[in-house]
Amino acid sequence: MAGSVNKVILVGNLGKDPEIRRTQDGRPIANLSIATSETWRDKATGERKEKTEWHRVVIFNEGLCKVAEQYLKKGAKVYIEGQLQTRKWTDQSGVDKYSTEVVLQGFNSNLTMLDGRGGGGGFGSDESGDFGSSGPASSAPRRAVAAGSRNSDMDDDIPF
Amino acid sequence: MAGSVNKVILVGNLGKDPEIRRTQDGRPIANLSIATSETWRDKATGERKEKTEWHRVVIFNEGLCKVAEQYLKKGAKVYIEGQLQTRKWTDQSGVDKYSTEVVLQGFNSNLTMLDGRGGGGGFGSDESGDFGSSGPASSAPRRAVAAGSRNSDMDDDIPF
Amino acid sequence: MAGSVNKVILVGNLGKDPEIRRTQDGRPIANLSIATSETWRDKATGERKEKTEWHRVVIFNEGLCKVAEQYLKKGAKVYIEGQLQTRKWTDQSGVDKYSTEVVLQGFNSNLTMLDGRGGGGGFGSDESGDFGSSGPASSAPRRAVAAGSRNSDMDDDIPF
Amino acid sequence: MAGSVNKVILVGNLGKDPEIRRTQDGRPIANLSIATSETWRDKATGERKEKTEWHRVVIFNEGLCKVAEQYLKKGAKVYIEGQLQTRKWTDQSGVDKYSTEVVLQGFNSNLTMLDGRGGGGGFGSDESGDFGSSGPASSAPRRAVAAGSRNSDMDDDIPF
DNA sequence: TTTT
DNA sequence: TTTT
Repeated sequence: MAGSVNKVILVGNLGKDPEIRRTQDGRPIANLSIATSETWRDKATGERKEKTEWHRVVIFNEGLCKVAEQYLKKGAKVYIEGQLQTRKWTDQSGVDKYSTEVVLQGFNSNLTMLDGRGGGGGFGSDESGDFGSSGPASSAPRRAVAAGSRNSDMDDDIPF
Repeated sequence: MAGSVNKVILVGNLGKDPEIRRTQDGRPIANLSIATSETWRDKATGERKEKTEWHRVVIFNEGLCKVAEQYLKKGAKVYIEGQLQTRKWTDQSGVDKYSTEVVLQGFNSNLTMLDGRGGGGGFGSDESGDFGSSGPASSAPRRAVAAGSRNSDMDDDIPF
Repeated sequence: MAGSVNKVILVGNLGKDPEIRRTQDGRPIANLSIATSETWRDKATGERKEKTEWHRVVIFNEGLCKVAEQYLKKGAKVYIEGQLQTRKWTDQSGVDKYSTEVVLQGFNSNLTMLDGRGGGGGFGSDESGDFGSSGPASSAPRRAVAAGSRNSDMDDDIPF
Repeated sequence: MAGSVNKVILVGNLGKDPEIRRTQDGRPIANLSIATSETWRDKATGERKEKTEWHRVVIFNEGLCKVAEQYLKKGAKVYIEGQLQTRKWTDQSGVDKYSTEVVLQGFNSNLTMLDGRGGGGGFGSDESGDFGSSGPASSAPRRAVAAGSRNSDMDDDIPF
């Protein structure tokens, strides 16, 4: 189809440690359970309510899998950008099941740690293999963007 | 949970006309089936591939329901902004089922028609009841944002 | 114009405390300076580089202004959703100047605190006046979404 | 800084044909002027108002430059995803100027044509050089995503 | 300078 | 079920 967009943006916390599996040909796949929640005050009763939504996130990107494996833990807060995908499967009793997941794969995916701990950075989808080998294993990787070359006269002082 | 975000952005086409239902107390609910797709060339075989993803969109916002009912048709291209929600239900045979939907409800929802046809505009989530009464039924509504008051010295000829 | 979208999403830190001004008719306006940055490793030299981008954020929404005033401090990490606006003004010497800002106003704006401190929550653009009066001044407000009514059989256990 | 996000999403129309320049080392840079607008009804007077915002978009990504050059024309409707960047420069009379632009560069950039004309597709930021050579110059390119390998049991007839 |  |  011409001109479509399929994008999910989540900021939430991991409900448990990432689960890393491998395909038969050795590529890693990471599964995350991410919670988002909203609270509101019930207009009628005035009582505070909260609703938590759980999102199944699947990472196919190899670089982002490494990040997940090495730096993410239960409770970590992350920014996630991926795509919606619904997958059909059949359970043991032959019943069709559907699972909708947020998939990080290819370009336009993003995984950014929002906790201070570990000096966490951001990881774009083009960084497979960029970290891990590029420094001490214990230091958190940083976003590696092919940045522009026109910032020579930019400085970091707040200009307003 | 403090500080979470749950956002879905879709640009796609309706697979069929919107379906409008009503709750027992008379509030409208619109269901849309929206297709997004991506095409790519298989690196090995060189052949063109396409994968279509179908999204179930549920509109609780009354104003957006009216827009869907009056202006959207099968094939229409729309921009949608909503939230991911997974709903659990039980089928006739007592089996648990889950359905993940993109829900437009409350603030931070958006539905914008991207086809020229009908003079389509954009509709934010605060416009319940704003259109329909504001003009001929046959004219397309427009986005009605509570606009700011500091544009007095703005003119539209920005020099680039 | 039919069918346009103008959206900015930022996750970054405040470079200084929010600045609150008031219009002649008493409405608050909050200005934030938000930094985003990216780091990368220079492909040629291998050295680590960092570039910080500063964003001027202007909040017209009264509720979000209160949040900014009461809960945000220099260094706070926030999620911001607003619109791009370029404003023209004339300096003392009569020279035309342009300032591009991220404006939070009306629907589809969002300000969410991402620091744990204060029990920070999320604040949508429809919450003007919703907090402050709704509880102890010292407790952090929470997102107040007009939530749906179909979650009766949802529970908070991770369902996968 | 750990964990920041800088994202702009626009849907709008080109005010004029793209302008393509080249750097000294031959890399293309495309400049687009994109209009977004919103219309609303003035609450006091009841009259219809419209405000147009113009966005300067700069494309450094070589593949997206080609798309802009070959397929985009004045009036075309596009979906754009990029980053906010403010650039400082000095005019002829030595006055400091700032220009804020939406930059498409590196991963997490996107340019998708939303007009039917030309068979327009979507182009992610990892497609430099992917099209043009892959077919007749007159045929519109398609999105080329490094797609996953787990769709074997996916079929397209999701039941809703 | 677009679009409706 | 859409769209190209």
